[in-house]
Amino acid sequence: MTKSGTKPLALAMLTLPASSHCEAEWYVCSAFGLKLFLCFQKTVAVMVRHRKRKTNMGLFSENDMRAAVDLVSKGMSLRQAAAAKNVNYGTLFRYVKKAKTNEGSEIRMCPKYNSRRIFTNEQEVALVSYLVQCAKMCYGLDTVETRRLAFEMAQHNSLEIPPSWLEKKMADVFNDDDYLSSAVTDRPEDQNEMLAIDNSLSCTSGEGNIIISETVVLNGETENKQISQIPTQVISPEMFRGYPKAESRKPCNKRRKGRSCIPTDTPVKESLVQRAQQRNAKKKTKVEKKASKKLYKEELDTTDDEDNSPVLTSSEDINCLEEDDEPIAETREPKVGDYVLVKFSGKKLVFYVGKIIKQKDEDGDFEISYLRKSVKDPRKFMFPVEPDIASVAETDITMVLPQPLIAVGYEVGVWAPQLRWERVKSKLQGLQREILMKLSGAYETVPTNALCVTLSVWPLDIEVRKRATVYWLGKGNLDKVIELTTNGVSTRADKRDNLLLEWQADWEDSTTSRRTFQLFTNVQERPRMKNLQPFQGLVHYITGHGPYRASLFRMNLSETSLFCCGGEATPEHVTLEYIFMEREILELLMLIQANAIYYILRDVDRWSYLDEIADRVSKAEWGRFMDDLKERRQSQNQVLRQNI
DNA sequence: CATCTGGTACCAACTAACCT
DNA sequence: AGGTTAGTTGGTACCAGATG
Repeated sequence: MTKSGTKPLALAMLTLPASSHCEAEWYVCSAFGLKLFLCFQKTVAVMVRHRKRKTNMGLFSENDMRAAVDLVSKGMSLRQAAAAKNVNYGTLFRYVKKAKTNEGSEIRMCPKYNSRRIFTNEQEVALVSYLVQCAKMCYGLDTVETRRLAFEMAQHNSLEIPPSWLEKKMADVFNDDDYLSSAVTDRPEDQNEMLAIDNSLSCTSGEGNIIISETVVLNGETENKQISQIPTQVISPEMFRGYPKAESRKPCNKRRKGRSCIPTDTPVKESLVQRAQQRNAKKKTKVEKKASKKLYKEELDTTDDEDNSPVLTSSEDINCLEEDDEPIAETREPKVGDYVLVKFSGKKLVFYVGKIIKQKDEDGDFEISYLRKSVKDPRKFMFPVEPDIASVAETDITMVLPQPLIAVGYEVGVWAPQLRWERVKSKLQGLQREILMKLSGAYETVPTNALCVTLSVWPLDIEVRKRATVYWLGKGNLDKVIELTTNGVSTRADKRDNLLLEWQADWEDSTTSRRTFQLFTNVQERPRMKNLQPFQGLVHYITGHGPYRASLFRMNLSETSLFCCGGEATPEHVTLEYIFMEREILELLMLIQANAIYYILRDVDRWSYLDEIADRVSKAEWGRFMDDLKERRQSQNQVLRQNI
């Protein structure tokens, strides 16, 4: 089917070019494998587009040819007879020969191009009518569809068709450009008129029966075959195919009926009122939720990243609350105290984390206190300051989450002051150390403070004190704050700096992990170096505690501290010597040293170290050079004296 | 002998179907 | 889309015979 408004290309199935050279007009009609020469008395000005005959072939009248043959049979010469009847004498010769061969029988004396005609005139008219109608309905058929239609028409009318039609399931007749480009305007509009013309063109016999008299000559035998085209019932395309129709409309959106009706019946009215109430209740819940979210956001903006809300670190990997894929549901019945994932299927499927605070009621609804995802740390979920409580149907609970690990709760406010005692502090540090060791793959000999700095993790005792400080600041109890911090903190902004200073002081006072101290002198720097997330090897390198002989030797784990080349097997030495060639070492050394010096020169504290070293080296080297020079001169003088 | 006429063969053109 | 095939027609070359 073509788009509406396009013109079908193959509508003109009959092309009737006029010839005007004789009284009895002959027209050639070509359609569906048909080449018809039709004779009638009246000129019908039906022109085909772009069609220009090259010869007058086949345009002679049967009467003329028959008369000419008669003349020849009576003794006139071929050329004379041909000239007399205005036919080609070569053609005349063939018909004379044919007449002599089939003497006594009636033979055809006109071209027979319709030997393989498929459709009768009525069938063609029906076909054209259908095509024109389709075009008028703005569903004009394209060439391929027209060919399919012709095939279907032949099938439904049980017509004999070429095998190629059967193979391709379509007619194979639209190969002529002129034929295709002929338009509907080239045909008589009135189908009855056209049929009348067609019938008048045909050799008619009897009343309405179309007789095509044909003599077929096969292997010298003469066979007279009279094809009688009895006007049987034509199965037209609209009968087996129907006219094209627009697709049925898609069902419109689920708009509820009766929205604009005026209900007079009480039950209907009541049901509408009830529905409106439900709608309003839903709306209200939504608005409340939005307001709660807004409130929470405002609070987050005004507070530091550590507020006094309890923080839950989910052990599940739920980084994003908005999930397109529904998580796998757990079948366990949720109970009070469980953390659950609640599904909200609005325009977009959204999941919330909540804690069940009340067992389900008779409607099967749980009361849930929702948690919020931390803006600063997406791995954490918090209870908002104003509890976000709502009842949720059991079906909306997607899964029961495992109990979260409570890292630091608000209870720390009570016992945090005890962290001043070294014993309590070391217990906490020991706990943290185990975790950090497993995370980083560091050696057992690594001090905890080195690990904390290397991995940029606050020491747990300071972390706890920090949270407790936030808690008591929130409560406005400054005595507790002073008790928790060394220098005393009055605002939340001070808290972080103050505790960082404490960490820095501890770090400087510590006698262990001096190698790491050289690399990260200022602990305040380390949290800013977010891109530095070392693997195990670099942790070994930074801490100096690794599979290096120098390190192992100190722990009595190796017999020697020397590397295979004789030097001390320090991390620097081993790292550069181990796998690299000499050239690569030089390049790497240059790169590393250049980088290091670049930063040292810009460091207000450390440039003096380099200055001192460089000065000392320069002086020493100058002295050595002068000594060498003196020696060389002395030896030269000796040689000269010996020669003299 | 040149020219005309008749008959025939051959080729090009035409057409639609068929084939690739 | 373009080539091939089969059937047909138109034109012409060629040959043979007739004729002036």
